[in-house]
Amino acid sequence: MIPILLANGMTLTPSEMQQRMNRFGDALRRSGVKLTHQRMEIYREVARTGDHPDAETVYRGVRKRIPTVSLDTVYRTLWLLMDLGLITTLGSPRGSVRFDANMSSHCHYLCTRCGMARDFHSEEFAKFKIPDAVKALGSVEGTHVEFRGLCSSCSKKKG
Amino acid sequence: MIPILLANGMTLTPSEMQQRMNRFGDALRRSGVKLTHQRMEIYREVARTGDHPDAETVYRGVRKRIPTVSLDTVYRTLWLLMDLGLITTLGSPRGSVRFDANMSSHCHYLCTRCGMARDFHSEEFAKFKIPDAVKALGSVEGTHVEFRGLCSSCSKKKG
DNA sequence: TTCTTATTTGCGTATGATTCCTATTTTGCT
DNA sequence: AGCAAAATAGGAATCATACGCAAATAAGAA
Repeated sequence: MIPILLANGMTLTPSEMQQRMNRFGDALRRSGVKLTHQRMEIYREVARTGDHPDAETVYRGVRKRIPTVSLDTVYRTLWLLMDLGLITTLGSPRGSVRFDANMSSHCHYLCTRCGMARDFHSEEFAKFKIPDAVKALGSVEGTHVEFRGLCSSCSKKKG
Repeated sequence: MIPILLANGMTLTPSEMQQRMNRFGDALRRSGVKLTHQRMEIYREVARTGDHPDAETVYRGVRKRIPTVSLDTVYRTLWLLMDLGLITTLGSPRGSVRFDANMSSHCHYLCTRCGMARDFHSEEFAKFKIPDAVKALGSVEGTHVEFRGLCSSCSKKKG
């Protein structure tokens, strides 16, 4: 069992990679979408690194193995994988940047459907200390805690 | 003292609004940039609501008072206000969406200059319970904790 | 107050990210 | 192998954001 040293310093064993690929296959089969060569390589490309690539980077990686793959397919597949719960996004998905004049310590709730946002204060969170592991990486200028889900109004609409 | 009921249910008293405007004036003066009509109205527009508008929304709001304001000025001003520490962004600022295949509970460190990202695990955050106030807003499908700052490599480059 | 000059602004245009359209190709089933 | 539904490639469209420069303006000096 040879551990693979990732760019970000975490190690991913071949068996963990294998597990991810199995989870991928299961999830696609379970949801009834087709298991294409492209989808497999796109997932593999995200799953094998720990450095959180953007769509363009995934595209470049996948092109080495499937030279004719299109950027559009990469995007469509990434959102599909997200819907299936196989990957997440770093920071908020899609849409434009949003601004906040409240500079006191607080958290956000964000509806993934309508974009509704709410501030709230959490004592528990306010007390959190920044882990030393983080300080070793660089300075910390801000901490952002975000809960994502479907707001009750959107839940109703979907029924 | 008449409290203003914000769209998001939080109340902002006129005196709190006054305080924000004072902080705004002080920050601009201290940093030596000019206090223009546009900058004032743009900040006021973000400061007076709790619903985290995007640039376009701020633009529409400001246009009611300064019909000739340009969207470009809104963008330039918002980033300026951010540099001055008067506002933050919800989710990650600028750039493209980035993807993550690690679905186990973890946090992120993100360098605001080069975009370098690192995962790390925090026991403390793993134990974090979702506040009831949040559950009242809707379902929670994911929790995202992100620390932003300058990584040590970028800090060196700036000297 | 008026003058002066470095900043800012507004506009039109450019870029980067993401999505749409649709003819063609593939997958999963028989 | 053959079929129908789903998925793909590729180019064009759209959306968010940034750039360049001439005209306008804030802030300090006179």
